Amino acid sequence: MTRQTQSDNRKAVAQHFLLPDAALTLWPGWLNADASHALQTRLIAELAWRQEQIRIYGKTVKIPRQQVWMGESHCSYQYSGVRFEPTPWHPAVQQLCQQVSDATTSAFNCVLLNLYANGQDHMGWHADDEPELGMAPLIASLSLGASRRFDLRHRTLSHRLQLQLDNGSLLLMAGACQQHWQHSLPKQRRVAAPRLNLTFRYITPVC
DNA sequence: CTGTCATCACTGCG
DNA sequence: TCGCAGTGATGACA
Repeated sequence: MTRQTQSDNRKAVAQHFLLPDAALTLWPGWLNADASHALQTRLIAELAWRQEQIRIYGKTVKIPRQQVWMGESHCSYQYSGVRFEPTPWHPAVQQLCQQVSDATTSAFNCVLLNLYANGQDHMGWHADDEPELGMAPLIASLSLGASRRFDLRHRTLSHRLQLQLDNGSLLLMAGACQQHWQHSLPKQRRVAAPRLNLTFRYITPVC
């Protein structure tokens, strides 16, 4: 795996989706299959995965996936009323962050890693619209492992889009995507293998 | 301080 | 197997 190889792949297979209020770019083979699987195995083994608990409709439940929040120390992250401080960079993830930044010519300084152990794990409709991400955040989503569906819907228009996020694919969400669109990772009971997703973000350091 | 608004995942259908 | 409706306490914000 070299950066030149990644660059070649990126130019060869980029798919662009120009939507109302959003621009998506998908590189299905941004990382090759072997590198993706090796990275997934290593990160599953070496990171301190947590299944967070949140309160919803009066009940405390575990979220249906495992997470690690990682990045620069000023990047705190809030989810359903709970604030999380980032763990320091894992070397492999920090290197990946640099490669994603190079490939997209954009700065990223933190990443939410979500581990979906099988098709029962999922994430409901939401947008990455936390105020600390800014007005039109650029979010880069790298998928490792099992292919999963990724659904998008416009908040007010009746537009919907369904993507397949395969092993090694990189999805860039730009423009006002987080403001006007929601996305979800639906349950797929027939999926048996794990999927690891890394969503790189940029949080402006506060003075 | 007070009211309004968005939010999350699970259960029970059809 | 899939997707939808219905379920509320909490925090953000004006």
